[in-house]
Amino acid sequence: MTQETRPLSKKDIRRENEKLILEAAEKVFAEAGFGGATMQLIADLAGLPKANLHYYFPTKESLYRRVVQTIFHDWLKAADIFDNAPGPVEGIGAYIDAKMEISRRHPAGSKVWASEVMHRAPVIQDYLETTLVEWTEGRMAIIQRWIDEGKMNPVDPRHLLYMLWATTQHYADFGHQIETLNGNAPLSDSQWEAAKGSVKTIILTGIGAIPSA
Amino acid sequence: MTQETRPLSKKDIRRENEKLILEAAEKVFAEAGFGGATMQLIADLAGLPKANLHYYFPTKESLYRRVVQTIFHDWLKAADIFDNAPGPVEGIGAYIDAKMEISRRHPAGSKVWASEVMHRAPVIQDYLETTLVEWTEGRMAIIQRWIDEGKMNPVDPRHLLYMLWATTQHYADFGHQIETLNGNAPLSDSQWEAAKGSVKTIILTGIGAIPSA
DNA sequence: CATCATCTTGACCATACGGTCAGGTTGAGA
DNA sequence: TCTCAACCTGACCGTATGGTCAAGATGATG
Repeated sequence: MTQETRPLSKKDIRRENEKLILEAAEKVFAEAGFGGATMQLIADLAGLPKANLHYYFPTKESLYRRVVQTIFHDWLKAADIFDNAPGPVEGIGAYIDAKMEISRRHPAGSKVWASEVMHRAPVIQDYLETTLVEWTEGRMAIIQRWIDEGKMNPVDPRHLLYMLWATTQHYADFGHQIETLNGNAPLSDSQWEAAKGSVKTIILTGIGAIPSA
Repeated sequence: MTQETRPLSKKDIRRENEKLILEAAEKVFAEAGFGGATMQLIADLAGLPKANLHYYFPTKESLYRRVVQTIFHDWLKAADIFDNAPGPVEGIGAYIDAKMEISRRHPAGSKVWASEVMHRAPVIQDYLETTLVEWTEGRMAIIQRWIDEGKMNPVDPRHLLYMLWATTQHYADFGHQIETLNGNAPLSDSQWEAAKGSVKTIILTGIGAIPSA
């Protein structure tokens, strides 16, 4: 009945352990914030001795940095959909879907990101000033094009983007509040669908991309 | 040339010092989170010795609790406007204005609140389950009435409220990101007006309270 | 099989932090 | 003026935390 465990190669060990650590770290950083998180807690959750964490990540900050970078990467990737969409209904609709799905599947990541930005982005400020600025300008141009083509109302693209970020991430960052208001229960499948639908309907109607009911 | 300082009464001293401490604490908790904040930092910012903080607030947690309670109170108060409004344009419009103003004037408070909720509301969970639940149901009823009266589209009142919270608080909680995207400059008066206008236009249009442009 | 780089970990260390306390100062009240 | 409660604070303490290290275990390489 014993599980025959084949010895792992060194590469596999490294990959496996880094993954364990990063997953545990994301959760703990999300729950407790950078200051409240302890290496011991992360180690326990990862099922490794604390000293082993410091073998892979020399300092708490270096571990945190890796977590945040990963999240930032996913954050940007979620918007690929935006690019080749013919108009706002498809582009923004799909973007809302994608970001809502991230909020649902990876709430911890969203929280770490929110925390990082709230604390004035001590570790990813350089990314904000370069990558995020470029990214934002690119999407603003797309939205402006849709406006020029008469596919939506002339709203300020910048504030529309902020609204998209705010509304979608809210379901992760304030998930606890939402659960409490849902009778201390997590949203069901259909409730998530309703949430997505509400956000899409109000925003797409709000920018004149679909007719008002 | 010496400034003649009249001796303060004991009551004044207490009031004055508590105020100093609470203001400093709000800032430090907002910047660093509960775990990252230190009593020494708060003391320095308040201009008092650390031991004096412990005279007024026995523990770090008790100080934090007071900060969060104050914020929760303001949070609820912002929605009085909602109540006697004849319809969504006035009610929701004024609510957006009020919450945007809070985000502008008291970003630290908003951040502390966000942090508290993100960390599963360790100190105000009871308030969420009682006061906030009641409050939310009351506003949902008002929105539903407006819907029944044909003053707006039949959107889900719950998700509309979430959207209002998300969009307005975003300007405080993610203020740093917004500043970075604004060329590392805080929003000017006119930019704040533009932000308010965008949020109101999109949401009020989105719920069919005002016609699409 | 021998050698080596990589991985593992219990024990340890220095520091920083929340909190305490004793002794002193100062406004309030009689 | 005297007494007392409220206020103040430098010095101190126990603990928890991030980080180190040296000695051992384990897979890779030839």
